[in-house]
Amino acid sequence: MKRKATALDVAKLAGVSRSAVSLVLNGRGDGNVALESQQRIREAAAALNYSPNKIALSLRNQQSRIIGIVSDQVVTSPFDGNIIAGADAVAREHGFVTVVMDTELDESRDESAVETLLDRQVDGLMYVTVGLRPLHVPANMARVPSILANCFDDRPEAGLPAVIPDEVRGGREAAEHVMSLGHRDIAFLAGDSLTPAAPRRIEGFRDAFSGAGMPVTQDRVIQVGWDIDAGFHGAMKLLEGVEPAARPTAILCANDRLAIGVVLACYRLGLSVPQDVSVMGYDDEFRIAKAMVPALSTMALPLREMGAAAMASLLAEVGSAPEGTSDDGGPAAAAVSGAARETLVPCRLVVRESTGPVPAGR
Amino acid sequence: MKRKATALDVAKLAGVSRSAVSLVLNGRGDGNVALESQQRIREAAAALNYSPNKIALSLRNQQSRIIGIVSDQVVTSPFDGNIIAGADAVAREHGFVTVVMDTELDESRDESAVETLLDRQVDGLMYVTVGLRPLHVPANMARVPSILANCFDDRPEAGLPAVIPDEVRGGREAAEHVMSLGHRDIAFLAGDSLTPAAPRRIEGFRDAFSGAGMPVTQDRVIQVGWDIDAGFHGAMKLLEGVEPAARPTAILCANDRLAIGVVLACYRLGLSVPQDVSVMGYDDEFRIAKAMVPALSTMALPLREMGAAAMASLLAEVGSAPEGTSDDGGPAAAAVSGAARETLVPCRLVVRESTGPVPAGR
DNA sequence: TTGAAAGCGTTACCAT
DNA sequence: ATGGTAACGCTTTCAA
Repeated sequence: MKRKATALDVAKLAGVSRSAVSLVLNGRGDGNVALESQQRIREAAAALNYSPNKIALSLRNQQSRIIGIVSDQVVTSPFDGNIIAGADAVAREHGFVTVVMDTELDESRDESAVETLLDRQVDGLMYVTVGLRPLHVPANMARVPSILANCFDDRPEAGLPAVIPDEVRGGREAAEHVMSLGHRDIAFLAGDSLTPAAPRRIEGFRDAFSGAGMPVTQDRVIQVGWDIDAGFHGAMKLLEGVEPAARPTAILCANDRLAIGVVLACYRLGLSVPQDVSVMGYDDEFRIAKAMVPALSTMALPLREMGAAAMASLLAEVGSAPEGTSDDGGPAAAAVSGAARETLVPCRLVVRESTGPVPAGR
Repeated sequence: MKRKATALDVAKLAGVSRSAVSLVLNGRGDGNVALESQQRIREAAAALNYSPNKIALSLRNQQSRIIGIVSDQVVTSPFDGNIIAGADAVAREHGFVTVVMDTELDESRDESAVETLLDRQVDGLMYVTVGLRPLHVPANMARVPSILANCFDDRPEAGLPAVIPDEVRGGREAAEHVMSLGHRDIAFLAGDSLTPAAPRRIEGFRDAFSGAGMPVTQDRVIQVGWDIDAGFHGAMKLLEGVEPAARPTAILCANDRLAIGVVLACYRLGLSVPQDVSVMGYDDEFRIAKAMVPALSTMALPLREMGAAAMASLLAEVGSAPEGTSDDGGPAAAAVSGAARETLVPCRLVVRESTGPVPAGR
């Protein structure tokens, strides 16, 4: 296979001009080019395995049908990759391709990543983060239609639309789930406040209590961090050496890794899950939550949906939906708050085996 | 900020011709352009915030200083993202940028992903996979310098260079680590044979036994899968209801998730780790191995190094190292087997708290 | 030392 | 209906 055929090659082979080739191959042949020529052109193109040079196209048309995705660390960290998967799927449906650049959490690379993408004439830009977080959007992002997924810019002037999970609702529904199983003494192991996710989930947790007309047990909410060991030690503090009647009967965790630590602690103390204490995760992490022993009840983050909703909305702004299906504006359940242009996507309760009825007598 | 400045804008502002601008800005000004003009050109460029249009450059030069990375699922899965991080770091050092496309494990998208990248004039291509695996390289990859990271093509005709971890050595050194702690009855929970990683690690495990002049205890090697529950049930089979003297004193796992399951089982059975049984993982998974309770001894996969070595080697083939540091051929420890052009990168033993001396009397 | 012109591969306009 | 030509932004060669 040698150098690729150009439109000129096709034109020569078909015995016509370059313009004719262009017209025909772009569907604007009828009424402009003789039917017989059209036929010859198509044959020639097929014979030469011709496809237009995308670089030349971009230069000419000032657009590329490429959406650039810049991520803080979703490529290189284990988390949230499905946002990109969801975004990519929608882009492909509409005849766009996505191209990803990861800054590995180095904000000084933000601008240059965006610049590189812009240099390549991307038609739109999406910024994706691991974990919900506030962000200072790179200034040059404003040069093309752009959107934020799993992050938001709280400076009023930088009003980029954002698609984020409904964390407070997630926290509330998690609490409501164990409440519906009869639990009243519920603890919440809540990550830290470095990400807004934890405070929002705590807020939902509190909402559930007020909603149930129950007092919010202040000291049952502890912020310990996000990893297995944090969950372990947090649970130990809650359970070790305390008499059964004073133990929380359910422990909600701000992610699945904490839940692993909690289960570890329970087993170490000879406690059964969920017979003695119910444990709930958050995130529904791939091959973690489902594979745990016992399989973790959890609040699934709507990663794919977020990516898909963000891309659908971005593409609508980019305009031109020539190749894809009609876009009717994303998931029906999503709510948009007018001013800030934030789309909240609901989390999904997943009930497995780590939560059960409250122990008798509690 | 309106439309970007072009070379013509700079030329006009400096009162010279486009060619002069090009010459000066590409360092070929001396001896061709009057010093005074050079100065004016540089000032004009700075004033207009000029940078050459990359698309036009690519079209003109038939190259882009972009390396395309196609991944089977490293973006969208939680694993092995550091291969890309390592590759990207090296590329950036040399003035290249990387652009990633993930096929989400859909092999029918391989060709078109490569095609898209090729259309964009990438100067080189890297195929990266999650977990060591054989692969049928997309045919069109051969059109530019290419390399495989964490995968290999075993068809003799498709001789692309590959950078992979030295799994058999990893398996051997893992076994040797616990042997050095006095363990003799060692079990190996070994994933499955869907990936060549497990068989190779098993081979290394066996090598360690022959090396120590010990009989290979056949029934101590069990292939159970890769997830927490598999580790849990595997360990249960090994430990539950068997008298202490008949228990393996160390359990090696083919990944860290299995090790979590094993520890879970130990705790459930009232066994301590590492006092009663030593447990070892594999992979050194980010925020898993280190965060476990106890922190997992493990065999770290050299992900970053693999990505870096692969990129260094690819860039050497692409040629032209104008902007970066000199490349001296990757990690010193890597071994290249001439014919197949496979580079084996050694894993790294990480000793933490889950392995300890063999219990007294065993 | 400088500038004009060709060419990279397209598409779109405008005479023919 | 057709094909020539300009334009996208750049680099490079060649003549002045």
